Parts: sequence; C-alpha cells; structure tokens
Amino acid sequence: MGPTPETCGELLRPLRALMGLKQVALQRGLQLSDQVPYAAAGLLTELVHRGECRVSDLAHHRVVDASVVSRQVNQLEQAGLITRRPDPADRRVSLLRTTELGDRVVAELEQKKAEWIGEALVDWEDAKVRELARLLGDAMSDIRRHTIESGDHSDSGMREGTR
Amino acid sequence: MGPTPETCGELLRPLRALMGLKQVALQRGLQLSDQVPYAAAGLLTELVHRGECRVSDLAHHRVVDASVVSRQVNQLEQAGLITRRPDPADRRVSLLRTTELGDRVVAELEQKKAEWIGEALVDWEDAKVRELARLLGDAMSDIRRHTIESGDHSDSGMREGTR
DNA sequence: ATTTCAGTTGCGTGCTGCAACCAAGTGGTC
DNA sequence: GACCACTTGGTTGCAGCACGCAACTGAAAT
Repeated sequence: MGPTPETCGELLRPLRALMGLKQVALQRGLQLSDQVPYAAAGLLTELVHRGECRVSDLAHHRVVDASVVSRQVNQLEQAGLITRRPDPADRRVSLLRTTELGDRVVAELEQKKAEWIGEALVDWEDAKVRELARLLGDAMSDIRRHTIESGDHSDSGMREGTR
Repeated sequence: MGPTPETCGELLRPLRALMGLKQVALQRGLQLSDQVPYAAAGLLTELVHRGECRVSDLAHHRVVDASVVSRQVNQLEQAGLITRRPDPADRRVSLLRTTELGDRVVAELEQKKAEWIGEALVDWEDAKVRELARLLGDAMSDIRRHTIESGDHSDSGMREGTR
C-alpha cells in the first residue's frame, strides 16, 4: 500500500523548488513592515488563525524550538501586533493574542500574497488551483504528523540532528 | 481569467506549512554527510539533474545570489562531490560537473527522501500522489517564472527588497 | 524539598545578500 | 596592433536573520 517510490520521487523536484523559493518570493515584497523580520510574520499569521494560545502551542505546531517562538513573540509584541497576558489558571504560561492592528496587518499581507500567487497562476483554471490546495493541504497534514511522530521517537540512531 | 483570490488564499496555508518544514523534515535525517551543510546538497542535486553547467546558471535557476552558489560549490568540491574546470571558450567561467561519488550520494539521498515521503503518505493512492506531483510541478514552474520576471524588473517602487 | 514544566537568554552555527574586488573578455580610439 | 574604458563571471569580506541547544528563572506538581 501507499505510493510507489517512483511516484514519491516525482514529488521531490517541485518540493525542492518550493523550498528554494522561500527566501525569494515570500521575502521579496511580502514583508510586514521593515521591523518585523518576516519569520515573525509567519508566526503572527498562525496566531491569527489559531486564536489565543500559548507559546509552546505555537512552537509545537510549527515544529521549532520554543526559544525561537519566544524571540519572535517579543518582536511582535514590541511592534504592537500581539499582546501577552498570563494565564490565570497557570501563571507560568503566557497567552498570546493578536491585536486589532495585528489582524489588520495579517489580512493585508495575506491578500498581497494571494494576489501574487494569482498573478503567477493566471493561466490556471480556478478548479485546478483548488484541487492543488486541497491535495497540498492533505499532504502537509500527513507530512507534519509523520514528522512529529518520527521526530519524537528520535531513536533512529541518527542522532546529531539539526545543527 | 485566473483563479479567484479566495482560491489563492486557500493555497497559502499549506504553502506556509511547507515552508516551515524545511528546517525540520529535510534537515532531520536527510543530510548528505556531516560535512556537506545541507543547502549544498540541494545544489548538488540540481547539478546532477542539470548536467554540466556554470555557476551563474545554478544561481539563476535557484534564484539566489551568485556568492551563495560560489560558496556551496567550494564545499562540494572539497568534499569531492563535484569537479570544476574552466570553460575553454571563456576562461572566466567555471564549468561544474558532479563526480561519480556525487551522483551516487545524490541517488542515495533522493531515495531516502522518497522513502520518507512514502512513509508520510502511506495512506494515499498512488494516483493521488502523482496528481499532486504534477500539479505542484506545474505550479512551481509558473511561480518561478513569475518570480524571475517580476524580480528582474525591480521597478515596482518597493526597493530595499530582500534583506 | 525535589522535581517538572513554561518560557527566556546566551551562544554558536548555517544560509543568505550586498558591496567590493579580481580576472577575463569586449569595444572603442589612436 | 596597442591602449583605454566598460562589461561580465566569479570570489571574498561583512552583516543580518533564523535556528537549536544549554543554562537559567520562576511557577506548578509531587
């Protein structure tokens, strides 16, 4: 069961291309302000879609270290895009929430991104794009699950991971 | 013509998720050796698929600065994965080519990646994965074209771009 | 009191772009 | 042909961002 190795190999090339475009496309004209260093913008977007949550939630969901989120949260807070309040039930945790400004800024950014993609895919039928979005969304869901599962074990003998 | 803004917006979420997984998934267990710093591995893979070409070709195709490619080429050369020879017709340019070792290493890596994806998408029908690969490949082709076109102009008044 | 957990900070590293630079080719003028 | 400016492919110095790990603080939980 499952796809053949060849089929999976076909996925590698566009995936690689997509990775490479991170720096380029999304960083070229698609920044928030000059202050928010782009990576934080992704976090902000996530927070908008998730609603109020804690730092560790974001870290887990984005599969990055908590320290990374912590720093980005600081940047966003200083920029007035989110607010932080201690959880009344557990004063260790900070509950994060976007400000009105943050919501607005994200909406603008998302729109700019969508426009940009629309320009790139101007020859596509709408249904085709929707199909791609659906497939990619499903794939990402499964891939992230697999990433987390196989990452938590970390027993595969392949220590010395990231750095 | 073209997809609706809403449809494009649907694409943003999985795209963002995919970006976030760069660090994680592909860096966890999918490194070449401990020497080749991962980004160079992508370049090597590209070189395998492209055949002998020059530094600037790779830079243009990956939409990165030539200096980046230059450094990665150095790393790959030191690792014995590629060779460099001056173009007889124009002694400024270096022609790059993968070594036999480089080819072998890339093949192994691609296989590992394909296996990994196969595990993540184990519940998928083969045809569905192929469909995703096709759509994503087409999309990336159009997106890169659009990136390069709108990037070369650089007239959009949005100077002070990348950094 | 000890342990555990959420979050923060110090530090080192990898990847990137820009600016400055070198070397080689191109085109003009004398 | 010789000499000059100009362009082009590539490299290196430098600075910036993003990240992970280790060490730490303060608040639960046991």
